[in-house]
Amino acid sequence: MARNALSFGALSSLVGYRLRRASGAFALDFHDAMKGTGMRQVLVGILAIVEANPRVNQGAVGVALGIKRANMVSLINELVDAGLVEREVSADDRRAFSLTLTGAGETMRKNCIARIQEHEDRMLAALDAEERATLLRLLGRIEAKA
Amino acid sequence: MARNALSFGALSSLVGYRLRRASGAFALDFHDAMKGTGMRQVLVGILAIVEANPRVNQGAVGVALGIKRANMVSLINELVDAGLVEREVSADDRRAFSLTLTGAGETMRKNCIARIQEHEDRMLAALDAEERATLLRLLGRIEAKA
DNA sequence: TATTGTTATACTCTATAACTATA
DNA sequence: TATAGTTATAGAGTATAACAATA
Repeated sequence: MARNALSFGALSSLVGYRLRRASGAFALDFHDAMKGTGMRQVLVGILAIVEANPRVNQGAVGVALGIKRANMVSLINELVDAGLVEREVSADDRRAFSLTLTGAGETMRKNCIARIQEHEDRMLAALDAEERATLLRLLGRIEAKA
Repeated sequence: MARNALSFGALSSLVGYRLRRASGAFALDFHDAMKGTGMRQVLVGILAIVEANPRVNQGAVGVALGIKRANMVSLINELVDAGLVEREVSADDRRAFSLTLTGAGETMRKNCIARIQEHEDRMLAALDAEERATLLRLLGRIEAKA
């Protein structure tokens, strides 16, 4: 009956398992942090990429974030319908769309990033600045592998 | 057109984002590593917990792994149907089930853990032993928060 | 021919609410 | 009345295949 804490067996020494749990915990708190904005992790990711790369192609954003082309469509539709992103036919390639943040999009992005900073501080409260930097660096090296 | 690598903007310094990507990369390679076994991350997690806690209650496994009761049902059904887990009415509480690995379940668990060790070595190739330990420790402290 | 975006679709994971049988 | 497990269902997230317009 779970009166005592259970042993995690082989799981406790697996980085992949801890990664999964930590990522899940972050996702949950992220969801709370976005309450009222209508934004989700993926959408904020897109806003961040578009802000940092004005006139970026829709497909390129998907590649950068690991989102399949087919799934980008409705995501971009959401952002355009919300007035956060402007979608124009690309000058060089009439098949493609170039994306840029609107004023409202940039306001939303800044608002979300501020909320996310608080969220990260909350989640990483047990880690000092050096440990956070180490974690970021180690995670970055994993991602580079994939 | 993504000719050049894009800037990740505010994303690059967010632990949550890196966590999400790293966790996704692990999940993908994990999936490959399990090819042919019929196992998934959650199922191996359950096998590990049940092995480490014989006669453990179904609900307790869910709590430990962060799986909702409603979602445990079909997962345990899968494992019972595959002959990997034995489900008995608990002696102390006839509402509850106690779970134990079968011989086949223990064989499967060992097989999976061996594959997972290779998978972790693959994913963490860029990190030495000390860095892996650091990563595990830092991730553990995040999880404790949630 | 190949590529960009699109549509349709399907499968997994996760979440909630209402039910049953025991306690 | 509370709890363990169950059922049904709904929402994200992610995957593939086939299509139109353009390169």
